[in-house]
Amino acid sequence: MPELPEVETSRRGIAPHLEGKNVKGAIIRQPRLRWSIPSDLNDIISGQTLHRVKRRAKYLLLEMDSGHLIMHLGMSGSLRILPPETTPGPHDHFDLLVGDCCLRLCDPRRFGAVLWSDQPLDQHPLLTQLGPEPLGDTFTAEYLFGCSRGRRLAIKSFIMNSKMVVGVGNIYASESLFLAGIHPQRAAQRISLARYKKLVTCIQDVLSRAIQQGGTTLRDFQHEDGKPGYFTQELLVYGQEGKLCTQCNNPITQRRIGQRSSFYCKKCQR
DNA sequence: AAATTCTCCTGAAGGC
DNA sequence: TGCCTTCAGGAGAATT
Repeated sequence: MPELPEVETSRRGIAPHLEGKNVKGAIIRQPRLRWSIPSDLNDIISGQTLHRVKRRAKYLLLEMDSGHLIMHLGMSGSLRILPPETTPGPHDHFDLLVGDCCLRLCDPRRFGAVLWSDQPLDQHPLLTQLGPEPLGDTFTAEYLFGCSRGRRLAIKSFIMNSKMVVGVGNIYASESLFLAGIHPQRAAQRISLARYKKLVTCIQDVLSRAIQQGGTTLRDFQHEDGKPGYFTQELLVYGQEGKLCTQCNNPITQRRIGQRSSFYCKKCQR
């Protein structure tokens, strides 16, 4: 389930293979992802130079001469760098041919996206509503505390809302709240500024460490070279129901919050 | 305005 | 062995 660390890991992995290279074309095997891949994409991008591989939230942005290719990994997407002649598997829906290599998108559940934008990115409807980057300067406790006034929803749902802060998905939301000692069901407006300071630090800490470990591999995620991420072994609560809390030895609880399965320690998190 | 529910999709896992 | 049901989830859209 790609969250910010997995997308950033993918970005860092693919960028050296793509930046400054000539775009040879695109192969669409299955256009029906979350939105349809534009059928004229090959004509648009062939011959352009791919200048830079950027990231905003969980979107990968491949900057070319006349616009950007926007890619999203959904929940089961992964990218590989392969020789162009490599035989595609059943879920290899899209190839971008760049220089001498092939950027291949595999996405079994097809919640991902491949789109083209020739407008300035800050005007793109998918990007305009996004909150601050969690590892950027504008993501502060004061900001989050301010947003939370009058909001009664669970803090876990609150920090997973991309209008508040981007890139915090189901795994890292549970992990951050555990590290901060905050119960995931607690109403966002009933958390003090001091506790938001702790939370912001914990979100940044867990995301940074996950990037260092190359992300979390649970099922589908893999690096551009096919290797897994190693943060999986550092997960303290996510998927750990029944196991003992590393802080107090009480069993980890699992329950659904806002349609998402959530993991926490009843004793450590209030 | 805020909060909740629905929707897309496939594979894994559990029940009988 | 096999068929059925349930669950997993990113996030925009629709609904309450």
